[in-house]
Amino acid sequence: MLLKVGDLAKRCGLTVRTLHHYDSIGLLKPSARSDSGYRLYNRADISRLHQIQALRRFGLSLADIGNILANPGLNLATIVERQIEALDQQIAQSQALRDRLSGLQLQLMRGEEPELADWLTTLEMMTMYDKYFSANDLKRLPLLDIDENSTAGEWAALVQAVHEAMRAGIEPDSDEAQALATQWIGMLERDTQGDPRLLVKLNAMMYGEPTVQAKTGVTPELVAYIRQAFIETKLTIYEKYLAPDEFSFMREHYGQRADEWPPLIAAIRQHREDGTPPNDSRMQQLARTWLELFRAYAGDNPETHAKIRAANQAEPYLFFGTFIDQPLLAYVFQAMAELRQGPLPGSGVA
Amino acid sequence: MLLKVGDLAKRCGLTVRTLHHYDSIGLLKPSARSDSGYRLYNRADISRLHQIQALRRFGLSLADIGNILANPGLNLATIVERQIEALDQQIAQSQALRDRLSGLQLQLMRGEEPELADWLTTLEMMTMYDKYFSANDLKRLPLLDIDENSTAGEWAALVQAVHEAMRAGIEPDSDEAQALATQWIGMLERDTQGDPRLLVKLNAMMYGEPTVQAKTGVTPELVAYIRQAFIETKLTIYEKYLAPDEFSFMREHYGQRADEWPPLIAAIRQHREDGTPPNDSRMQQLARTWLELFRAYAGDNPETHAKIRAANQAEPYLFFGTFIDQPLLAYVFQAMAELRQGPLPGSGVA
DNA sequence: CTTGACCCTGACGCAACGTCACGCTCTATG
DNA sequence: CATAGAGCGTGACGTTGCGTCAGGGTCAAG
Repeated sequence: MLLKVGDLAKRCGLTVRTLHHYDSIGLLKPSARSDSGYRLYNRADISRLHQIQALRRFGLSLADIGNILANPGLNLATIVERQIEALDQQIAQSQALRDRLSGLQLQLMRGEEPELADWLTTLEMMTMYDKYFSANDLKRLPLLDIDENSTAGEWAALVQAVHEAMRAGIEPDSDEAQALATQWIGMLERDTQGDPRLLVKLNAMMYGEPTVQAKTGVTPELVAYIRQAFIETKLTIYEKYLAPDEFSFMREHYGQRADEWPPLIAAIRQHREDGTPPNDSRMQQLARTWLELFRAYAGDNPETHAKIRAANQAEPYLFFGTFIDQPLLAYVFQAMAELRQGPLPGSGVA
Repeated sequence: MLLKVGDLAKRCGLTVRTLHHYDSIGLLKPSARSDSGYRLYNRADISRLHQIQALRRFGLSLADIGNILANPGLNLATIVERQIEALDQQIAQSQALRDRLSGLQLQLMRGEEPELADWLTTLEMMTMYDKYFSANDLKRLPLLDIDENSTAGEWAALVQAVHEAMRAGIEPDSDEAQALATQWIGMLERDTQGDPRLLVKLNAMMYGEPTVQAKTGVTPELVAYIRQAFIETKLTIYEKYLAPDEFSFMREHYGQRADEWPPLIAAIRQHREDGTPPNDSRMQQLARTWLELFRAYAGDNPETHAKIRAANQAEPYLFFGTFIDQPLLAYVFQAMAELRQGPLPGSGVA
């Protein structure tokens, strides 16, 4: 009972081409050929083909099947187990993708189907955010909300306003600029839920992605402008507490190392949440950095430090936008207290 | 701000080759080239690449992405919906496969890890069964159980015994052969749960798959032998109720159209379950077929019919292995009663 | 001037076949 | 017996999304 390719194909529900393929890769070679070169399959061949089909149904590759049939010493249980693992992983992946998509779909249904171009921009931003933020972070960031007249809309309007102020030549130390800066910082603290780590990531993204700068309009110049204006709001307060020479030193240096503060505060917050003890060497190092940054704008005079401490205690606004809260401050002070065992002078913050 | 491929690749977490590929298929062509032929990407290019990455994350093919970016008139909601559908289907498939595999794994763990060769045979049989039986059928068929000393083992032993009887030249009308046949039919009725449809499918498989015949040892000759022996068990009984000439006619014709009964009974059972009314034209046709098959072995004499009816009522064994139960019989009688309005004679069965 | 890091194009490889194209073989029919 | 049509054979290219050489220019630093 010898079958030709077509017959075998029909019987097994395959195509002739498939059998040709199996032949060419050596998976199933017909045990005989007719005089005219026709492939002839006998019962053993058919049986092997059935086995191949059985294994295929388990999602095995032809190569794997070849190996299995080649050395019957292999353990089927292991094979099956591996297949299941692979499948599980694949299913999980697809499921995750599906979730993302239906999340998007939800947003699509809520909105009024804006232009595809807008959507692409949004998608682009979303992937960008994905690069910088964890899934956890993203849940807490309301910046990505599609809804126009919500957070995203607020920011767009504010960015717009700042740009206009800059174009109009309004100085950063003007009241108007300071008001914008205060609003900016307030929204920033609100939308990051006061978490300095999110702030750091946001800064990194803004710094690292010119595309984001272009899309949002938040250029480095704009950031510099806001920062300068915000610094002015603080300096105005400190001026009342310091002697003229002290204040002129501070004005000179206050903003200079300003971008080093957020990463520092973020790191400290992380340690606090992780339960790192204040006398841990890493925390000690961070405390030293803190003091260094402090003295960079406060100078080395303990008397000046005392005045600054007084200001900080009298004026709660001075902590506004610093992402520093009382628990964090207390934690840092503990670390500094440990430090003080050493040769370093006291903290100037409070 | 123009980037070279390597720079862009790094910034976007892709490989240079990927960008080359996108270029070659026209998905992302750098807007400029340096004098030496280096690809130079500007902000617009980078933005487009970001969009591409965003869409890729949704599992779209590069071709699809090209289309979407080409005509912004397309509806994103539709795209997303289609993607979700495709994903759902894929997940369902993988899940089904996973279920099959873990079912197999269960069996593997229960058994004592037999030879791979045995496993391949079993797998082969399983796929074969899959071709003929629905998932629902398979749940009801215990024949596939791997466990050696269960159903499958019983059958193997019985097949073995029948083969030996045949080799030993034992006649089908001998007591020994009849005993084997009775056991055979009993197991058949048990393992198909008395469902004639399963019996029909089983017959089709045995008839259509020489491979199954080879693996199980259930050859057409063996089936014929069993059938003949089983017929003898019935004839022995009928003999007591019939005149010699009636009986010799019956002996002549009783088995001749025996294989037409199971499909008929299966069809009737299906109709009964579907709620087809007995006077439905299809049921009428089946009733006519029934009568035709009956008269094929009973002859046309109403007196003989009456004797057969008497025998059927007196000897319950005559229904053994027929896959006919009382509800089915009653249903057929209803159909025949409708028929009798016409020119045909009455049923002979009861 | 050389060296190493980048860049270019071109081409093959993978997985599992689908889909021609061209030519030979077999079988049934006129 | 000739012929038509179905079936068979062997290439060979296409698909998807790149990875991986190979062979050869370009550029900035030492």
